[in-house]
Amino acid sequence: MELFVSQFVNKIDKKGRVSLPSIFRNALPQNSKNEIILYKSLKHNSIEGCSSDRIKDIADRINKLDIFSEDQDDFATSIFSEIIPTNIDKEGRFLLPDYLKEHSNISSEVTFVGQGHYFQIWEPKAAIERQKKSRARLIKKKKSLSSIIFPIHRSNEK
Amino acid sequence: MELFVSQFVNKIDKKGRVSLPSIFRNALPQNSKNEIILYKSLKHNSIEGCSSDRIKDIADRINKLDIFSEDQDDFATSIFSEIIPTNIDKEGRFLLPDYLKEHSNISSEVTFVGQGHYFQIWEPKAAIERQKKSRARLIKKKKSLSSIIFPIHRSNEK
DNA sequence: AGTATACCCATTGACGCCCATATAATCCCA
DNA sequence: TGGGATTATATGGGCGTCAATGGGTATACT
Repeated sequence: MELFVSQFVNKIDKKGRVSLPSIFRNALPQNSKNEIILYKSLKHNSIEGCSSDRIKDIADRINKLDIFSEDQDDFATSIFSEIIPTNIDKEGRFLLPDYLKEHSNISSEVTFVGQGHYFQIWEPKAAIERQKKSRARLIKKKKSLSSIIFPIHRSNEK
Repeated sequence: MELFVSQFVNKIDKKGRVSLPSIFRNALPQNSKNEIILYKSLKHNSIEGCSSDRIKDIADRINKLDIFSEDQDDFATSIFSEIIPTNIDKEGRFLLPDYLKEHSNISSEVTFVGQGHYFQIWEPKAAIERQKKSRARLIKKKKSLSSIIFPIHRSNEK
């Protein structure tokens, strides 16, 4: 599957390295399997990551905003100036920069959280908290959810 | 159109493997017969499962939402991080992750319950309880539901 | 030189793949 | 139509491979 899904808890070693989960590595595009982009989440005390292809895609979308608008400026600043391209070594590990760890209160372990076209990196306890809230919100929203899950009944199954 | 129907009780072995019932395997689409998606039920202490095709459809719809919208973030978290892609081996078995077993109070046996386009995995006693209640509710509402129930018929229920 | 990062090798445990067996279902032919 | 033979399904277990992790050493940068 070409999406980032599911969750995994991995350890950070003495050198600051952490393994990107195997199925996340496989979700990266062929041409850039040894590089990911990291940046601070705009909404949470977590780190977000994705392939460089995705950044290009976001760049295109921002470009389509009015070039004189505040939004365009804000997005461009907060996203492009703060992203960190990071190499993945042969064992599938990468270095987590200190200032990103501080931003997310990460010390010795992290939880990788699949988000489809991107993923998040959380301090494990914070990840559980966030997960609980999000599940509760989902149950409340069930109605709008079902329009996503069961839109119109599909006929293309045999 | 292949559906998940009927129910089956199977054992979990020492390695945590359990056989997906044969007719459930046959209900999977040709191109993804060796993978299923598992996730916690939103309504019960049970696990639900489906084909990866079904998840791909849902993913497409989520990804069409505005990339910066709240909904996109909510759905991405609630769905992509909670689903577990699982491989089916040549004997038709898959691994049931520990935390899903805990969620459903499953220990050594499970009951597979066909639900049409998806299926559920229950702790056997809980499955029986649920079925009783569900049937009782149906009988109460029989009149209003009869037009929906009528066209469905199962041939080999025990 | 000293610090940081990449590369290489080793270890451990989990998982996938393969083979074996028992029970159940189906078939086939006298 | 009965009963043995064949096949399918559920289940058990061995073993090789791979993922996650730890650590040593070379290389690079300042």
